Amino acid sequence: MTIRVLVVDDQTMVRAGFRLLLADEADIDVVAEASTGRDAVTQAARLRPDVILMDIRMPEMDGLEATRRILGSDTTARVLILTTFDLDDYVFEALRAGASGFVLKDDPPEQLLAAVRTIAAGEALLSPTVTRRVIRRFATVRRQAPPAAVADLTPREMEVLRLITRGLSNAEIGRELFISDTTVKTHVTRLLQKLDLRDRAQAIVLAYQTGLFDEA
Amino acid sequence: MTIRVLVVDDQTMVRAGFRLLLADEADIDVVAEASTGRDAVTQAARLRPDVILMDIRMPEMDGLEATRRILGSDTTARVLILTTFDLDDYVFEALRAGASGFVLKDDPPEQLLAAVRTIAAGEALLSPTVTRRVIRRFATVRRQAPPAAVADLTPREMEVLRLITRGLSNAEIGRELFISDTTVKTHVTRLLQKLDLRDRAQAIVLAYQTGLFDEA
DNA sequence: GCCCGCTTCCATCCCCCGGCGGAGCCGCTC
DNA sequence: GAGCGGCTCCGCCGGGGGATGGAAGCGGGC
Repeated sequence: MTIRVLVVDDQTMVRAGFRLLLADEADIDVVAEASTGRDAVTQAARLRPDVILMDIRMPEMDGLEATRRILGSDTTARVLILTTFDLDDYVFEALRAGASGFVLKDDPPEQLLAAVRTIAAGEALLSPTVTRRVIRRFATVRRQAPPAAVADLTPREMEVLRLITRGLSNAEIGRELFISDTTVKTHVTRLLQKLDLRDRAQAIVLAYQTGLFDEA
Repeated sequence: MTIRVLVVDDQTMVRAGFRLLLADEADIDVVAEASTGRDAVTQAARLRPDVILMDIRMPEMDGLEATRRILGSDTTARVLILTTFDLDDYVFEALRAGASGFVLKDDPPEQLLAAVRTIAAGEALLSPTVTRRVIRRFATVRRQAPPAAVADLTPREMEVLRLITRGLSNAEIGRELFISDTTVKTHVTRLLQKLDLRDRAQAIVLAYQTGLFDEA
């Protein structure tokens, strides 16, 4: 079982370099190259590779858009982003697009080989500097401000708050919890004054900004 | 320059194992061990290690809480979570706590060594299975459904929507944009019908679930 | 020039939301 | 048993939100 790889980069020399690097590996086979995002999409559909080494900055269609299209279609391919830049925008857009890995071109070659094998196995791998960015995103963006008052909401009030953050009206919440809408209003009123908020809209904002119901 | 390591695990055998594994490495020095989270916090303050290998499940205080306390204090230490379980809750809580890495106990030993050196260098590293979880979090939780209709909101409507997602009332939005509140209502009405939503609450939910205004 | 879309404003209407006061029930603790 | 806190329900009221219809200026495109 060899890993079938498609190399996508607009620079001929870069493609040649990758091909050389991967040529020595018995379990890896470069089946084709593409020089634009558009080309990558068609090649991916035709050859159905296991792993796609994808550059980001390319003419015609960039690597992010190509990744979205490829992964949006019927495929088992996994995309490994391979770029010179580790800018935030690229990283997070790539992950949102569904890429399985993100390696920088100046990472050591072994790193690239390991990444190809890792994502071919269905796992995922990020370059250390990229990993740091991703973690910082979790550590900062998400824990804005744990609103202490949330702690002394009763279980019922928490439940109501959760449904509010789904966009439900009081009547809908009542049907959901098998209680009357007037009761829901009671809970809402109390919950708002406990959290010192004006209306349900602010409650939704608070919940999302502090990641109250992230898990669900 | 040796990397000074603190090993934290409630099982004696596990600690001994790590000590043995790290003993062979010239650039790594295990300076102490701790068997509880509470112990870890005091040892970290006293010895000021570079890297802390932290188990999660421990008596007295778990590794996540210990991590929070250590990183919350005045320290340059970096925490590498090392556990048997890669449950979602653990992973995301650990990253939020500020851990620099997450390695599983059944990962190959080289992985652990690489992780220690990587995070000592200020970078970050996650086990491939953990990386996959994190990425999926980005790929799914964040891009639930790009609401196509958002594209044909006018600039003004986008602006109003942005302020709605801050929890502002129509009157407040009007003051913010120097227009009357009746005009705001017009924009709101149109924006809601374009997005096929009932009220501003649902608009806020949509915006956050699709990450409309992530960046700001 | 004409039309269309965006933006602004107005009046009117209805309904949901949220505040306020009051009530009964349950289960817990003292 | 008395008391308390949580959950349930009711009525009343005011205000904000959202729908509808109408109007006007302004810009760009045909």
